[in-house]
Amino acid sequence: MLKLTKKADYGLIAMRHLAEYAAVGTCSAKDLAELYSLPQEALAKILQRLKNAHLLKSLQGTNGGYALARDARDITALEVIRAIEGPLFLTSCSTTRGECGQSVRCTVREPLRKVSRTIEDVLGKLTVWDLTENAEQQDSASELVTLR
Amino acid sequence: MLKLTKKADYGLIAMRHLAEYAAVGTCSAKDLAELYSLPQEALAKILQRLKNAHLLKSLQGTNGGYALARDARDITALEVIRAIEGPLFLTSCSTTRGECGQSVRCTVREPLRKVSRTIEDVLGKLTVWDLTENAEQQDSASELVTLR
DNA sequence: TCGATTTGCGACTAAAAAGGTCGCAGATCC
DNA sequence: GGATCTGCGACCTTTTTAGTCGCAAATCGA
Repeated sequence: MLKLTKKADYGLIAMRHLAEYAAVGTCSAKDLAELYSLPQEALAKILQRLKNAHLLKSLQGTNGGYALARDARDITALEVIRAIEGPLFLTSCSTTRGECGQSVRCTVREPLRKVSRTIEDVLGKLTVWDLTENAEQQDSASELVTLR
Repeated sequence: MLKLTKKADYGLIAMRHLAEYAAVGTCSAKDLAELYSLPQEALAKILQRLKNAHLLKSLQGTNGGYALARDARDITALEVIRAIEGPLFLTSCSTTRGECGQSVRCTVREPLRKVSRTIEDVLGKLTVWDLTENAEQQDSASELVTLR
């Protein structure tokens, strides 16, 4: 029901943490899982997806772990969510190829596409840095968004 | 993954149809199901929820059916979706009572609430009438939305 | 008044998605 | 060499979504 999955939540929490402690160095999946009481194996898989999407870089071996691949202000929530959940559509009839497998005449898909685009705009403007404590005071996320 | 359910899709399709043919009179669940090749029983349940949410009015008996309870320009997509899917949250950890059942420290819920509110704003400004063909030419949905 | 039609509910089943676990190979550091 | 980690893939469980069935009650029309 128009919700992010827990995986996406976990991913965002992890990204936020890595952004906040970027200076410290890498952080292992185990550490992150313990810090936020998340299931370790599940989190590990998410971190790997983020790594494959080039949002994180990894270091194997003892004291290894993950770190942001780029500056936190340069990674958007949309990128994180897409890396974990795949492309997002508002209408459930939409498939990857833009077809409407659902009903022959899905009359609402087009009008809702504008809404979908707005959501992407908003998520695309929200950076991982905006999620950190530093950003919370400043209302950096309050920008005008045009619904095209 | 940030998708509307099929039920919501069905509901919006039905509402759109009823808006377009409001002058004709009521329309039965069976008619709607046949028109758009939707499962009749499933659609019937959705229409009943919309009726209980006072978005539709119903007429029993032969030639009975459903019709919009108010003007199409006065019913928003948000109302329709909420009637069918219940309240919507962006983060999956959010519950009805605003608690975070998920992890003790869900650090991203707050920042994402702004995004959630924006989505509600957009959906709250999109009316059922905007979904109809009449509205499609005019770019009535292109308004400025502020992310508070 | 009878029968066809249609809403109004609830219980139930099936399918799909999400969430989570386990095991093991390969890197790396100490 | 052993302790840590990442890196994958297979697998299972739970939850959500979708869809079906059955029957009662209301209404209309012939």
